[in-house]
Amino acid sequence: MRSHYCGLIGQAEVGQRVTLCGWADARRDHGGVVFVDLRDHEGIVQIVADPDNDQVFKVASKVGYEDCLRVIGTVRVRSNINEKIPTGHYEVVAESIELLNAARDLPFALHENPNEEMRLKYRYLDLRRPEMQKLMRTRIKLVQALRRWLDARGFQDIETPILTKATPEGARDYLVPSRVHAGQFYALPQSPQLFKQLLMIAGFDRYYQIARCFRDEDLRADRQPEFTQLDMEFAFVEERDVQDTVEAMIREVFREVGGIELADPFPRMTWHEAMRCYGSDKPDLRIESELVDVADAVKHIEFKVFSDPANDPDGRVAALRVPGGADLSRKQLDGYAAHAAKFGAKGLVWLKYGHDGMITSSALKHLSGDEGGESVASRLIVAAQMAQGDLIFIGAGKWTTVSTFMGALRLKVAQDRGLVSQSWKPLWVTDFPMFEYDETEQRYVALHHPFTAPKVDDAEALGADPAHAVSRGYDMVLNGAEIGGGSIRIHRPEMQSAVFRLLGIGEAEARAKFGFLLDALKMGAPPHGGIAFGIDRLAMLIGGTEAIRDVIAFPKTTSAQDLMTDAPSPIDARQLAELHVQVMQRTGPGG
RNA sequence: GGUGUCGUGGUCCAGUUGGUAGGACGCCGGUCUGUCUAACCGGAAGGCGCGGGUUCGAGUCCCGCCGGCACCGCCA
Repeated sequence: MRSHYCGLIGQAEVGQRVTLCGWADARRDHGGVVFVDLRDHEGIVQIVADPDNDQVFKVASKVGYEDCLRVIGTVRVRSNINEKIPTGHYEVVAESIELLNAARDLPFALHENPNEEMRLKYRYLDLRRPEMQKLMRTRIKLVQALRRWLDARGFQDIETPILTKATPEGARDYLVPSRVHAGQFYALPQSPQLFKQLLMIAGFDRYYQIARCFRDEDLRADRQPEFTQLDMEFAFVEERDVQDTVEAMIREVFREVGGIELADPFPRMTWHEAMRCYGSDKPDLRIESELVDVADAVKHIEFKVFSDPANDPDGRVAALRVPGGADLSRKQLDGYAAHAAKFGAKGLVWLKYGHDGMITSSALKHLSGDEGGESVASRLIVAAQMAQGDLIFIGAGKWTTVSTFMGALRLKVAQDRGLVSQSWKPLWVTDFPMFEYDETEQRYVALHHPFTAPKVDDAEALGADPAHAVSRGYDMVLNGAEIGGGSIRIHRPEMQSAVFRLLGIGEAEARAKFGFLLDALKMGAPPHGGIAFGIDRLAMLIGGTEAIRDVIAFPKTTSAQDLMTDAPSPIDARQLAELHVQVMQRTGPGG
């Protein structure tokens, strides 16, 4: 049906008769001569219809945007070159133009920049756009490169069930009712976590899978209800075995797919260090600034907002320096306070060190008091290493809260003031806390997941001080995004039971939900560990886009709907009955 | 669950202190042998997401709902 691709016409084809298929990207009709830009997935080439050929000329004059065409013609060098396209030196003189299928009543033209709603509803048109073709191809290349790397090293690609068992911990499950077992449900996997551990126990040694995962939680710019992980697991390994291997993989794949050079080796930092310096467990190291502890400067002042946390072992008083920030307006400062508030700040103090040496602050009267001949404000200026013209934000309160909102502020300020460098900054974050206390549930929850091994080997020691237990988990972070996370797993049944107990999962529940794992751990389970990478996020980073939707062919909206197919949708009564499912009446307006 | 923001011809947007809708692109018709999302001339096309309310009068103000997007909660 065709001999060449439009976008690949070049010197080699000059003088040749070619047959091209594609879509009409544009028509330029001069009355006497007609140009049609024919586009396929490789690019665009110009078709010329001369009036000498009556048949061709007639068809060409009527070509519309996005008509699907087959063109036969001869390639020649153009008299006036178009530098904007790779094929700009050549054109195809048509001897036949066949309208394979007309395009009518398009909801939008491809170059029109329609809004997201339109793009999602007519995704097949949106995907025709070269930008989308390019992003999707980046993703394809990424997956190919990863597979090639893994296959060459003996990793074994094994599929795991999509219809599986609901888990009590973690995200909300997507459920699938069982027809055969009335009232019972499968769950779609949040990740193949337990299966890959069982594969290690089964002796497969090194496993990987490009696995679809499902989590029924609210969406974000970088989160979809179904997403793809490169899931990996290794037997007989410790942290560095896993980390060094996948670090080399990521470095090579980024070079190959994106032409991106990543540091060798990646810098490493503990979770605590990351929180202290950057207020985040996934610090963006493209931004130079760090949080500075200034508790020492305010320990003895009367201003309790500062002095109380400064003297509390679980408290923190931290400053963020904004170079040249003295020019920030009152309105901008209020904006930053509001931003910090979203992340839990009860208030945000600012202090300006003017170009003229004048100190102004939102809490000046509390900070101007002398102590040993030196004002608190000047001590803050020294502590935060301020220069004239700088500003600092100061946050005070609980250590984790302060770190978090000051970290959020650091990102926001850097983005607003153009302080995010054009660079690639990977790192490992290690030594995560094992547990986190959930106030609403009044119990500990696993920070990573319940199968992550603690650093201590002894279950009793773990139980003695769970709040300070450190895990053998690790995250790979790139430019402020968590691209991969994993851990060394628990491989001894006593430890696994102890962790379940600490999480408030009783003996009976552990048996019912994870009995198969506990049994397997008793049958010679090898030490093992692994990691999973977010394929979508990797594709976003390499592709240079902010929205996960841009790297998924058919994504869902923030309310988890598919605007093209209109899923989810009601199910008829017969189908429901077969599944033993009854739909509850919606309450409230519109119900 | 919450906050913010947007919703106006097919598409993207503008619509001042409330006075009865406007532009660009596209579309339709016409002119034109070298353009680059050709150019030029002419034309058609919406009652402003939906439902209430205030008002003599509502894209413009108020209330509720729906939808897109971003964020908080949530995402082991």
